[in-house]
Amino acid sequence: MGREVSPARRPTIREVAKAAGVSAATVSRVLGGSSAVSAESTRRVREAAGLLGYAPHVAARSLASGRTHVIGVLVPNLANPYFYALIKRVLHAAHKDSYGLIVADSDESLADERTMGLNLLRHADGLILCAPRCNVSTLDELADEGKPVLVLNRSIGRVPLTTIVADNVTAMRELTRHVIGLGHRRIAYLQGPPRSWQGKERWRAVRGLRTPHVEIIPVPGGGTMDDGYRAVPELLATGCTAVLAHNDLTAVGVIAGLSERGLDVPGDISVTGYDDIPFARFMSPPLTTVRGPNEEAGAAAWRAMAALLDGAAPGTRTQLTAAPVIRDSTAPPKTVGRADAAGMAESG
Amino acid sequence: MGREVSPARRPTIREVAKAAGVSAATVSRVLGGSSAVSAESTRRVREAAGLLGYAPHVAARSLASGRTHVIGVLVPNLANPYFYALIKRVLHAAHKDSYGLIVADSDESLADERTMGLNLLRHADGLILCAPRCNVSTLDELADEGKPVLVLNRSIGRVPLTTIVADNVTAMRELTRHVIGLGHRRIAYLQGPPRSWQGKERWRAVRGLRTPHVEIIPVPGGGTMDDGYRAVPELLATGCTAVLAHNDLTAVGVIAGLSERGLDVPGDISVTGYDDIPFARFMSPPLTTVRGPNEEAGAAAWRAMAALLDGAAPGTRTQLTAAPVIRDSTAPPKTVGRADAAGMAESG
DNA sequence: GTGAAAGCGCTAACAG
DNA sequence: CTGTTAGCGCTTTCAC
Repeated sequence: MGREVSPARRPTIREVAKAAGVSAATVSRVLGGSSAVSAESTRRVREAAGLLGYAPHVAARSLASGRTHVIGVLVPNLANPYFYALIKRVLHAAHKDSYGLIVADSDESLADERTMGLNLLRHADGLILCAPRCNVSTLDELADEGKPVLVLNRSIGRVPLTTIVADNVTAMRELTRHVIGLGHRRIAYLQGPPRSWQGKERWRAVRGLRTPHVEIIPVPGGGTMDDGYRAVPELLATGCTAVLAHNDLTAVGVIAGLSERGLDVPGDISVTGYDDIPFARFMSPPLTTVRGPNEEAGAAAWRAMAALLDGAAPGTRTQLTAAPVIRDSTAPPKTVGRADAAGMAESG
Repeated sequence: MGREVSPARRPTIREVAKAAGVSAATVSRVLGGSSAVSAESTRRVREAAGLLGYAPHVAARSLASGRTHVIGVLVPNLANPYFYALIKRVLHAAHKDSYGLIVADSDESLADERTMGLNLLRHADGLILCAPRCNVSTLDELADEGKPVLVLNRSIGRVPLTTIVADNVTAMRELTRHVIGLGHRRIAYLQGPPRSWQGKERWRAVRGLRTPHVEIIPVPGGGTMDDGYRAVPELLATGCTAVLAHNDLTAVGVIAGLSERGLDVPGDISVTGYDDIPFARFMSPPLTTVRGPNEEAGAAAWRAMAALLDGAAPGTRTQLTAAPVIRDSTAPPKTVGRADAAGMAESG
């Protein structure tokens, strides 16, 4: 009803050409936006294409042109809202430039990261790697495919790879100082996934922060809520009054485990996260965490990819800044005088 | 180091053929797994391909074969962990059958749903629509493209579309009965996104549950945490002692808003969600919700898609069941005697 | 069981 | 500014 009869076969560029009274090449030029075509031809091609409901065959187009107009994005774990937040902007930016994005989830597997990366590269004109866990050799194996590769959220030493990273060391330090400023003297640090570069960075930041009379105890963790939840006994065993979790997800797990044991956050123990996932501000207590420049990073990533696609030299490094967001999951420890703690909290 | 020099150009099937001493057609047959090829030829082709690091050119392959070996998946909102959970299984199943999945997020926009669906269909051999918001005419416009289209989590009346849905009406009723059983007599129902079919279904389930002395008041809501948070004043205005939120995300928002006002959940007000996102069991209080058969639905979806791809007739309808998960966000209302409430809660 | 040949639908020189 | 001519790399009849 009112709907056109669907053609058994989709119209080809040649049919459009015939209908418009021009050659296939001209149709291609009009639709591809390339070189100059007379206004009249353009109009007729547009009209004919519209009438026939023509849409270019993507496979044919990429076979002929050598470009797919698609970019691959690989993330370690889409279940983490953080990664979604990170790529959301890229998605929109790419769409605006009429590029498609295909996103894949390596599920924290090193092997899959390689395989999926390689595979994405076969479908796409370029690849954006979010916080890749793989080692450098895999990274340049990917780069050696001859297509633009861009790394988000991890900086690479020697390889001339384009990278975009937030300065997490500074942010993590500020967060730690906030906790120390509240008066905590015995702090547990719940580590991230074993292979996470971000995890190493954050731990480096915390560890480097030598402060008299403050002890920071590392505890093996992971990247998921479950990892945080399971780490609670060990965390408690440290006798800490605050725990710095690798990210928001693990912080959530920690808080859940603590609550289950009747411990109050931040009354009994303070907990911090990292990432500021949407959930962080809605949980109870709202989570003290670090907000990264996700939007800017996404925008920068697309800009860099567009440049690379345009033939720009790789190796650009963009550095952005992140900052703590203090909410209600952190407070002075029970044993410390309020006045003192409050005073220290305000400083810095 | 130890890494092979990357070839400027990727090897073609003809080069593999030459190296193996066979024709391109034979290579194609071996790699495509089709028809019978002698063991010897097979071995030599495999070897040559391995040596040259050959990988088929996907665009050329789909141009020639007419198939892309890719399936499109469209979800209304990837920021909702529920959708990720729903498609995760599909992702794995597809991968196992060496199909690629490209997932797109329509961001709750009807227009984008159409455009993106159409676009996915141009890149893929089939399309899986998760809880599409679009109207039926768009749905069959998509189906009319001549490729398999499958709808997850929404059942369609007249169109002979393959669908897979969970019986949410029953689950929602059970959840509501649980709340009523606890003794609540004035219950607010926080509605879902305007165009959500699931939302309509759930509300239908609740509304149809006529119970003497129980009043259920609908309040406009949405699908995000923010939507839930913003609805709190209106929810409170109803004077309810329990709120049934459209989904977990909105429930989280409601609980956050309630806490901010010093109200305790479930002490002052009980709150339920829907979906059982991973977060639900880790929040405080752990959320009473409904767990859908996500895994089964995902598996069924892939099975159905594989059948469709194989030429099976569309129109299959698969129905699965969902069930409430009672946690700690629901309790008897303050004004009701505990014994009575407990008694009712156990019944049904 | 295997090869030769003919395109799939499009883009990109190259002439005009 | 526009048409003609070649393929892009692969699959797929069709003979042998």
